[in-house]
Amino acid sequence: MNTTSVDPARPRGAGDRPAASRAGLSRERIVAVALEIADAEGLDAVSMRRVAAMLGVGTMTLYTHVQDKEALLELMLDALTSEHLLADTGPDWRTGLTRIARLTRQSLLRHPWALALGLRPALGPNKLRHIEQSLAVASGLTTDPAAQRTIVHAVDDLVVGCAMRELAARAIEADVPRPLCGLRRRIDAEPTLRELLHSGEFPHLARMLAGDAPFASERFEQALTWLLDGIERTYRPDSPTA
Amino acid sequence: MNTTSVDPARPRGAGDRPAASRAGLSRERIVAVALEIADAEGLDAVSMRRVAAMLGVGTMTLYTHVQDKEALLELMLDALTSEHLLADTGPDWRTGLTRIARLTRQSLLRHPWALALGLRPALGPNKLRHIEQSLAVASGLTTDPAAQRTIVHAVDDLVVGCAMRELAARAIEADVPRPLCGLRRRIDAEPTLRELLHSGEFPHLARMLAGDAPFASERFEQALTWLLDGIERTYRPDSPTA
DNA sequence: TTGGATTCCGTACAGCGTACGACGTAGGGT
DNA sequence: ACCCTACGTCGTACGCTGTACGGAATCCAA
Repeated sequence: MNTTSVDPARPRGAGDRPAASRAGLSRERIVAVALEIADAEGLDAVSMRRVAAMLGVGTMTLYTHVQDKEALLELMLDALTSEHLLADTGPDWRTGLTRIARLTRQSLLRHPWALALGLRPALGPNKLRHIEQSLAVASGLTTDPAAQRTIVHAVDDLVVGCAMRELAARAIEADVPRPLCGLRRRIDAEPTLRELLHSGEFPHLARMLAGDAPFASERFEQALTWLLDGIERTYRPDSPTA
Repeated sequence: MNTTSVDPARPRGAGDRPAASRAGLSRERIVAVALEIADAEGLDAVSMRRVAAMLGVGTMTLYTHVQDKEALLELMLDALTSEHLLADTGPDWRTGLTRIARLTRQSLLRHPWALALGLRPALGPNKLRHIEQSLAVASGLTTDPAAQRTIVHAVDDLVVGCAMRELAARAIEADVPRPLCGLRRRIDAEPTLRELLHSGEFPHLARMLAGDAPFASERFEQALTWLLDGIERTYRPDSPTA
């Protein structure tokens, strides 16, 4: 045996102080805890001190395993992206793209912090796998790699845009129980806006707010259908649906 | 004279010292300076201290005109949204939606900070005007307000998603001079990813990276065309293009 | 056993948003 | 002409952030 295994019941390594958690501090455990915090309390709650404390470890220890906070955030994003991977993409390209889009949307809605730090490239193994899977599905429609890319990115972009609006709406507690009454509620709450709305400058908006609104998920499905219809018309001009 | 102006060479006071700027401090001037900083140096450079200093004013003075930093950010967003308003939406719905989409995209690309703080609702007068204008254009296609909303949001969402990807790519200096070689460059730079790519697990991705990629703007135009085609097929089933 | 590399982490610093309270001045009532 | 209230201004201070630095503890190979 070695010196470390000599002492009994040891959960940890270097010294052995803090909590119960140590054992092997690794990049994975750090990312896992960060994800936990982000999911539970939002992105702002994820601080290096907080993550370290939750691991029973000194703050600066994290920097042995992760270069930056920025690096940690990118690792979190790639970990999330693993959720975007589908076990079965179905029989054809349209089914496949639809499933991927739905799955991605669900994932983004479940983890709002992902889009909050959305501008960064965040290129990791899982992102690569996600792109590969999408391209594979699109290859059922065209063999041109550039066209595959255009298709895949278009779908992805729509998903991201929809999810973003939905999360913004959710931030003002819309969509429950009446779809997107949040917009109306927000306008009613702010006297300036309410006045503006009733100024007669906004006839279409007023009419829209007067009626019920479609749920966000319905709007998403409709938009996705439209986009896929357009794609289909380009690559399958004589298809029955197109 | 007043007591404060008595002593010479004074850098400040309640009275009127600091730089050249005071005169009338107003919400508008604060927002204008914040926009200037954000455009020039990015969102992180926008701090209350910085804005105040640039106005020759004490930091806390800003809080007389703006409730929060959050409120300031929302005011910035609405100010930006004024750029999304079109003077002439053109003769028909398709032209109108296309112009609005292009204009919005250009604006978002010019001011990357906007999407960086994208999750917040940011409902201001200009946002209202933007929605109204889009709805008005869509009313040339259908009189159903709910359908107008679905259409308008779908287009907007696509624009936002595209802009986001484009800005992320720009962050790793892609798209110049070869389109999206940034992805390839990024993968080449990171040994882990390069190894992964050549592992044979990513045939489609590898093939895609081998060829040239379409420019982001081409992908945007294509995706927009697809989406509009799909919309047209729903509401103008017997149109010549559909 | 020893020596070097690796891991851990206490301290310190600069920057952030903003609560609090003091201060100078302007305008209106007397 | 007086005061007095209200308001715009902003210095100071607090708690938070990310992280540079350097020392201590530990591990592994020789």
